[in-house]
This record gives sequence, C-alpha cells and structure tokens, in this order.
Amino acid sequence: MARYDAREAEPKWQALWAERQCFVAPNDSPKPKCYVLEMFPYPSGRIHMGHVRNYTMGDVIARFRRAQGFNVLHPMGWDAFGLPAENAARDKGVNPRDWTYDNIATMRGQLKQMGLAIDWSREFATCDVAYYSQQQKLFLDFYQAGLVYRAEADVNWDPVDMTVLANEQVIDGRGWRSGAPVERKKLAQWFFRITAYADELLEALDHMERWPEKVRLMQKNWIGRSEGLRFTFDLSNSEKLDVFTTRPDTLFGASFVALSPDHPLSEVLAKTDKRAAAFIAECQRIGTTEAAIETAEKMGFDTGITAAHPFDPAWQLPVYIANFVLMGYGTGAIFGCPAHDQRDLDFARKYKLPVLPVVVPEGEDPKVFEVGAEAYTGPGRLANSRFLDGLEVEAAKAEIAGRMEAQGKGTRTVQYRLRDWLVSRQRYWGCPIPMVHCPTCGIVPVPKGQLPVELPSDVRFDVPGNPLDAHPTWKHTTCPKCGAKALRDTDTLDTFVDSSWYFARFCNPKSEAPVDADAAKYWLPVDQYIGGVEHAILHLLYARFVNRGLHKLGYTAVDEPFAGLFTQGMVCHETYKGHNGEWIAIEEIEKRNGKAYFKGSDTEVTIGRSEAMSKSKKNGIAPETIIDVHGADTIRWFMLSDTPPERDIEWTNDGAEGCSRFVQRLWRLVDEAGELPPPGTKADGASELRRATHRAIAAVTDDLENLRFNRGVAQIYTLANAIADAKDASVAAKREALEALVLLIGPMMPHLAETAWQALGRDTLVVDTPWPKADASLVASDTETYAIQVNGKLRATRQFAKGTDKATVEKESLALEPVARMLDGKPPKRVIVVPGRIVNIVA
RNA sequence: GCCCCUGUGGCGGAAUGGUAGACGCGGCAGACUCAAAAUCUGUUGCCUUCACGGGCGUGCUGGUUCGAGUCCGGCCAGGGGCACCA
Repeated sequence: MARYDAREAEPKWQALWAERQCFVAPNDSPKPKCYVLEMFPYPSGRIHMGHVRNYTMGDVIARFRRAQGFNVLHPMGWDAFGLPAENAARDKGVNPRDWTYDNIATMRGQLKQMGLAIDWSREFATCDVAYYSQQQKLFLDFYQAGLVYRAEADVNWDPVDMTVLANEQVIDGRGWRSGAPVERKKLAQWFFRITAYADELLEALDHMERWPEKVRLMQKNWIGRSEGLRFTFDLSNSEKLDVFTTRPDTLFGASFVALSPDHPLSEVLAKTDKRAAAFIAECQRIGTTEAAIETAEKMGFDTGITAAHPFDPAWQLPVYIANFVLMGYGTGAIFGCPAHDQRDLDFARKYKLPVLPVVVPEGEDPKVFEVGAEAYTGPGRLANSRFLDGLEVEAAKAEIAGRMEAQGKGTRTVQYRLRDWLVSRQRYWGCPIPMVHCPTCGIVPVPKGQLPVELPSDVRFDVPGNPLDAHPTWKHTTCPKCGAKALRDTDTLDTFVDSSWYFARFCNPKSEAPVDADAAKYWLPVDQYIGGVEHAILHLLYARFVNRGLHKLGYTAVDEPFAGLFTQGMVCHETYKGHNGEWIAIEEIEKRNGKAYFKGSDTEVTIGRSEAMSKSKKNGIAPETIIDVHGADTIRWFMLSDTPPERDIEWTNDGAEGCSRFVQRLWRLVDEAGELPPPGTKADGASELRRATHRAIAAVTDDLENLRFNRGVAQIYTLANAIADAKDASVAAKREALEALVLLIGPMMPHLAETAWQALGRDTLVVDTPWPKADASLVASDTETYAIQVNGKLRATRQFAKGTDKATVEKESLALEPVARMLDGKPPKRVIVVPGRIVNIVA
C-alpha cells in the first residue's frame, strides 16, 4: 500500500499525452467536431484561481466530448496587448514586449501543470506580429466594407490612462481600468460601425438558446431598441429642428422644446449670445459623471426662439437649451410634455411652464384630472388633443404618426441606445492602426502589401502622452498614394479588437489570410464558450459584431460565433482587516477558535465577508501552492465540487484538504481492491454494485452534458461509497465498478485516472478510451418504493414489485399499521395512487 | 428610479408538483495508536418522549392542489445590470 504521489505521476502523464499528441486536433476528421473554448487569459504574470476554475471546466468538457467520440478543438492563446505592460515598462524599466513574453512563458508552464487537454500547436499571442498584422488586414477589409470610419466626436477621455475609451468601457462615469472620472473631449477617432448591426445583434439574441438568459437580457438592454417618431419643428428664426419621440401621442401636451448643450444649433446660438455661451459652459463644467447627474438639477436657458406646433402653426413653443438632453441619443433635441414625462415635469415646474394632461387613466374625469409631483406614464385615453381625443395610447401613436407621414412632416423610426465602437487608443502596446495621414490626399490606408505596420521597440515611457506619437522617427512615412511626406496614425486599436476574432484564428493560426475560411467553416461556431460574466457586454458584444463583419467578408460562415455560452462564477475567499481598516494578507494571519490573529501574536484581526480573490484585498491563494502540495487533480476536483459552476465558489482550506483526501481514497479503492479478474471480463447479473455502477454512469453523463459538475462530483462520491461498501460483490462486478469509476473521473482528475487505469492492469490510456455506456436495464430498479402519505404527510414507505397494480398498492397501503392508526377505523375519503411514486390517503 | 437574479441544517449545496436536506465540509462519539496524524465505524435540522412515537421545519404572507422548496399573488432581505436614452 502506497500513497498516490501526484507530484510524481502528473508530469509523467502530461509528458506522455504531449509525446503522443493526444490533443492535437486535425482540421479534417470523420468524427463530428466540437469546439470548446475558454476566454483566453491576459498574461498578467501568474495564473490565479479564476483561471484555474475557468480552464478546469473547459477541460472537463473537452475531455468528455473527446471520450464521446468528437474531434475536439481546445486551443489556448494570450490576450497579450494592453496597458499593464506599459505600466510595468514605466515602473520597472522593462520592455513591454519582454515583460509580456516572460509572463506568457511562466503562465504557459503553469497551465501545463494543470494537465489541460489543449492543442498547444495552435497557440498564439495577440502581440505576435503574425497575429496583429492579420488584424491590420482585417481593419482594412472592414474599412473597405464601410464598417470602419473616422469621425470627430465627443469622446470619453481617461486622464490617468491617457487614452480615449469606448462607452462600454466607462463604468459609472469612470475608466474601467483606472477608475478615474472620464472627461469629455472632442477628437477625431476611428470607429467600428457596430450600430449597423444593432437590429441583427438584437434579433439574434432571441434564438441563442444556449446562452444564459441574463447575458442576453443585458445585451438587449445595452442595445436598447425603441420605436418612435422623428419629426421637424419650424423655428421662429426660420431654421428647422428635428426631434425624436417615443410618445408622439402626447404632442398636444407639449409645452416646450429643448436642445442639448452640444446641439449644433446651441453652438450657433452661443456665438452671438453670451448668456447662451455661459450656460453651455456651465453644463459642461458639471460634466456627466454619475455623481453629477444624481445631484444636478434640471437647468435650462430660454433662447427666445420659438417652435411652431406641427398641427397648429399659431401655437408657439419656447425653445430652451437644457442640460438633461443628450446629444448622443436621437437627434439631440426633444419636445417636452411635462404631464407624462418626469424629467419634463421637473423642468416645467422649475420654469413655470404649462402642465396639460393629455392621457387620462381609465375612470378619471378628463375635465378634472391633474398631474401633481409625478408624471403620469400609464395607459389611458387621450384628452385635450383635438383629433386624438378618446383614443387609447397605442391607437393615438399610430394615428398621429400616420398623419405626420401622410403630410410629410415626420417618419416612424427606430432608435438604439447602442453607439458606434470607438477603437482608437492613444497607447503604445497595441495593434497599430494601418492608416496614413497625408497633407494632400487626406486619410490613406496602408496597402496590404506594405503590412505589417510594426511596433517599434525603442520607445520611451518616462514622458507622458502617446509613446508612438513621441517616438522621433516612427510616425514619419510617405503617402502610399502620392509619395509625399506623410504621418502614420499613431493610435493603436482597442485591445478588445484583438479578442473579437481570435476564436476564428484558432481554426488555422498559420493561415496566410486573417481567417482560413475552410477551417472556420469546419470549426465554427464555438460549441461551448466559457468565461466570466464581466464580459457579458464588452467582449461578447464586440465579438458578435466582428464575426458578423467576418461573415459579410466571407471569412466565416456563421452569424453567431458562440453557439453555447457559459458564464462561471468567481473564486472567493474570506477577507481580513486590521484596526485601521487596512487589508491583511492571508499569509499574515492564523486562526484560533474561529477568530483570526496576526501570526504568532494575540492581536486580533477582523474577519470580513468573502469576496472575489484580488490583489487589492490580499485574499488570493496562489494556485501553484496547492498544486505543489496536493497536485493538479486536487485543485481541479475542488473547482468542480459542491458549488454550481455559475455561482461564486468559496475557497477553503478544509475543502481543499477534503479533495486531497478523496484523491487518496480513490487510489486506495483501486490499489487495495485485491484479486480482480483480467481486464475485459464481463460482469453479469443485477447485483447492487452493478446497479450502482450503471446508475452512476447514467447520472454523471447527464450531469456533464448539462455542465452540472457539482452534481456529477456527488454521483462519483456515491459510486465510490458503493464500491467501498460492496464487500461481497463478485470480483467481476468490482472490476466493472472500478473501471467505470476511473473512466468517469477521467475528465475531472485525468492524471489519477491514468494511474488507476494502469493499476487495474490496462495497457491503454484513459484519454483513448471511449466514454462508458450505462445499461438501461440496470439503471432502473425492479422494485418501486412508494411513499405512503396520510393527508399529505409521510407515514410509511413500502416496496412494491415494479408494475404492481393500483388496487393492490392501495389495499396494502391502507393495511399498514401507521396508516390504520391515523385512520382510526374510519374509511378514507379518497386515495390517490401515483404509479411508482406515492400513495396519498385523504382521511 | 427601471430591469433581472437569489433566499433550504453550523457551512457549500441536492431535490421531473410526489419520502426535504443526496453528496461534500465541519462537529460529536468510538476503534486503531504510548500519543498524534492518517484511516475505519457510528452519529449529526429543531422541539418533545425512558422508549415506541409525535409535533415543527425550505425568508415572510396569502392562494391553487389529494400533495408546494418547486406553480401563482403580495411583502421583506441580499446580489447584479442599466441609469437624465426622450
């Protein structure tokens, strides 16, 4: 009897799998394909528990599908561009490229220690010239297809990271990475025309059944479709003003018109009106951060201009510039109907504008119905609205929209909240945008033959600003069109561009084209994608959009890149705080009697709630410390046990110890099994052990199919218990049970499985062994246990032979002592017999 | 403010409308040991009873049903997303 030594066994199997190229996926195979992908990591330095959880889940699916006979693609790469490399360069004086590739080498080694079934021959990093030069080609393709454009716009400027950000990357008015309040700047930048696909991206969500409902809903809200009417006001200064509304039915309740401070007309007015200019400046000073919006009052400036009501030219509405009107949505101008919109009501009360209700709830008298502090937004009938009077809201919308369209005053339109994706970044460590600015020709794409536009390696980080722009020579080039002196675009692409098509590149990472269309046609869509829910909008929306572009360009054959998505929960741990509220690292404390103290002292430390492991909270456990002591199988088993995969899991020492003990227990089960018949011996009969074996096979298969890893784990414990308890089972049944057990743990604890398989006398590999099949006749039992209830309360249980007729079940149930006692001699009012399940006697 | 999700033992969590608490962690008792670790056996929702047994239990509250953790209505608590989007 020997302990199972994971440290000895694990590297051995890993080397053998690699040597036999077990996980190298051919691009042609008679088997059905299965593409399993986990969101690729940013090479920050070392892997963390979140990676371990993510990659363990993906690995289980990949190995399970492989055992089921699929040609499985399970690749790995590196999302390797990004700001941390530049920060390291600035803080430590290293080269971003060296820093990144060093990290990749470290993390690759750590991932290999986990024993992942990955096709390493397809590995790449997005900072490889070979990758980003292909991305530059794609950028030019998208440009040609009209999916990329340059425009001057109000953009989000992160003053700490010194770059602009996309809307999706501004969280609560702050930069997603730096946390600094973003500022607004007017800059010419590159955009991806994601809005061109707004309707498609929205519509497709309804059919993405293997995506979490939550993620689909978040994307739906982010895209934000609303139907309404766009129409034009004639202004007293003989200008025209377009507005958008979703409530055209309330037009006769209008009492003002409002422009965004950023509206072109506001800017025109500011030129001649000092007070208007001052008001606009004031709005801009307050800014658009969350805090500012929370507290900012509705403010307006009466321009003195008036707008003629579309259905009554004599009815003139005052035109204000108002701080709550956003330039980025609709037309940047609205009409205000205070009675039925809260913001309009707040504004009207402040500036003493009329509040005329035009929608009256059922049962209210239109003559007396009034709106107080709250706008009425519910259903009702129109009043005070001329030709709309008496109509319900939806009918009124249709009527007024129809009249406007017939008279050429307006059109029904659909507005989206989604904005185009700003992809320019004023940073160094990213994919250079392959564009040239020529004084005479304007913007000229770099011809594909001149790609790649390579990043220089001699850049300085000790001066603020864009390092590429500051480089002495890099940006100076000649115009590809006229040959005159010209400047390169010194911005790089948002790193989310890099991760928006890597899944397609994995299909053939050596391809001369960005995406090998044949390979992509074979592999895509990804059958199972796994990653954190924090990417619900950003990465997952961008990738869906880019894939639609790829499809349009003929690179891919599918609309949606990820057929199945699974969002796993985070890995959490208790937190500890000292007296000053500072975070205390796990290594600095020790626990005694449920309390925490500084190591070797009596100074108590406050135990805080469990939170996602993070550097800042100092509550992270380094995976390698667990792997070094217990082995990869233990940490993998922990990640799969107990907690459902979509929920946050709490890392505990006791739990890890328990997993390690189970590894040993499984090993002993095999090692101390005693004499077994030779491999291939068939078991027969229907012993308890055989039933337990086949029930486990059926249950674990079902659980893995549905990504219920925690339940699969529980089934495996149950089978292990059954084997341990089956002292007098036949040796053939024992062999069958042990072999099933080993194959079932194969995807989860692959190293232990191989070792145990060998110990059972097998000379093949578990990774080459088909998934076991459950014998249906053994899964079902030949007796049925009925729960016998009286008035819905359990009083007894009783076994009946399978298929016993209802009358017999009823008769014998009534005769049971506890039932008879409850009935107390009286006949039952009613007896319900559910075959195979339950008898309920109503007394 | 709007939208969504989640509430089950000491803990993580099981449970096609049909025996609530599978499985694991932890606890308790015992075996082995000079002792400890490891391992093994038993036990472990709460109340009541010497015992047999009985009662109560899935956030609260009402309903549907022979039967509700599960379905429906109304609350409460925690978490998440969006947020001046016209």
